[in-house]
Amino acid sequence: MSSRTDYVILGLLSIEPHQSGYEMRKTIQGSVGYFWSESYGQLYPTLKRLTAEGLIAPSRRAAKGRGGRQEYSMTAAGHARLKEWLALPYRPDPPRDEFLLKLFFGREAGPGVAVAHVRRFQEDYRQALALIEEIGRVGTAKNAEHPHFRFWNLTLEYGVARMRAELEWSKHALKVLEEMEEEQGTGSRVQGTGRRAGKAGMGKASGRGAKGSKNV
Amino acid sequence: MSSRTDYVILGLLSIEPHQSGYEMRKTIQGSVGYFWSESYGQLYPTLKRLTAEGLIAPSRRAAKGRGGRQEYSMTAAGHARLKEWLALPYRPDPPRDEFLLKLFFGREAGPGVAVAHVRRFQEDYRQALALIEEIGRVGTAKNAEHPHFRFWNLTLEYGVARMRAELEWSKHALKVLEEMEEEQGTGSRVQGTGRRAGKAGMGKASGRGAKGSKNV
DNA sequence: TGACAATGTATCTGGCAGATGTATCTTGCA
DNA sequence: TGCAAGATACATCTGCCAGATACATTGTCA
Repeated sequence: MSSRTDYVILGLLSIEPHQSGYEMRKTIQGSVGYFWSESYGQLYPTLKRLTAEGLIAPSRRAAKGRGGRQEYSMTAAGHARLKEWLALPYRPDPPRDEFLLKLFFGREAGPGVAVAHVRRFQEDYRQALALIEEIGRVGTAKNAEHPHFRFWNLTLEYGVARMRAELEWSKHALKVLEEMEEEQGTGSRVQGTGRRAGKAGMGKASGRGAKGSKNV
Repeated sequence: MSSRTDYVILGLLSIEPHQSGYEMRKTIQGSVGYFWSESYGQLYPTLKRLTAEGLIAPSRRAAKGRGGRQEYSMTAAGHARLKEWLALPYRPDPPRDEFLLKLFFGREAGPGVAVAHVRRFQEDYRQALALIEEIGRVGTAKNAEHPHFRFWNLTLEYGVARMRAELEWSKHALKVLEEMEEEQGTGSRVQGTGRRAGKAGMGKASGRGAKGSKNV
């Protein structure tokens, strides 16, 4: 069973051949990165393995003189493999949301702390939303005719729709928490510290079928 | 730097003391499981380590005769640690959404395949939404007076809000994809197979700050 | 009472995230 | 033009975690 890293690589090469590992990293950052984070540590070993398996092959685009950089393209086998995987049902990944976890146990630290988290959440998502909307505008202008465009755009719209909902919710949450704060005097603040510059995005996943509904 | 597994354990014990590892697993499934999936393989070693660190301690509730089952409660140190962590800024986890990945590369397999994925997505989320709303009703009836209730309810509302938005989006996506299908004759279908019974949920995360907006 | 199933409890292992390490290119200034 | 300092391109290494698996205990039916 191949890892999903394999398919990210194949997918990227299906859109644009002759890419080096490094270029793929960059491409990922600028596109799928918003819903798929790849492990770069996994990237280079995987390129080697895929080559060994005959799914991709070293290739060279009009020699640009760049030093020891290896570029790859997809083979016919690779293309077949990608299509096969695309047609398989997707596998939901386990959810992991530290923000909600802290909110869930929030009572232990008091509403003041929760308020600070929600504010941070709100700020991050506002920025992320603005960014993704901008990417949407630029991308549409540049790629509207690209054969992949409508698929790309769909994932983008997903991100926008979801972030908008999350922002709406955060306003409500803030109201609730601020009321609680008033009710019981002021709680402590979040111990502020570097908030790794403007980051936020999306990424959905799925939970597990719960039998017991003990504890909410 | 302790793993977040530590804090899930501390958090659960802060709500309900005298739990065994097994009970925690069950509790997780029925509550935080919707946005936080724990590694059960990590659970038991962590219980031992936390005991060694003096953050939790073996405890026994009115002997229920159950065989070799160890129960734990939190120590004062553990409680302090939990509060400290709660006040720290949350760390967004990297996004990983295979559904969106398949949609992004969807062009390779044709709109028919994508349509099937979106339909599955829609079904799963409808179920998940119904389930979580039900849990909300039951939980509210049972716990409305519980001191943690309002925090729990907020995370629940988050889930509901987000799933609703995702369902809305999926209707739009379906329309777009079905149009594409008509335009260019029928694409192939998803290779159906067991869809691990009614599962779905939420889980948000964040992307990374992208400089290059190459692609899309 | 014994056999088999279901459930409770714990450990083991391969794959991955992110930190770190090294080469190569660019720029500013003498 | 030469070269030092930093930026950027590129690759690897390590500790942690998800999920599979193993083992124990309790339930149940003949």
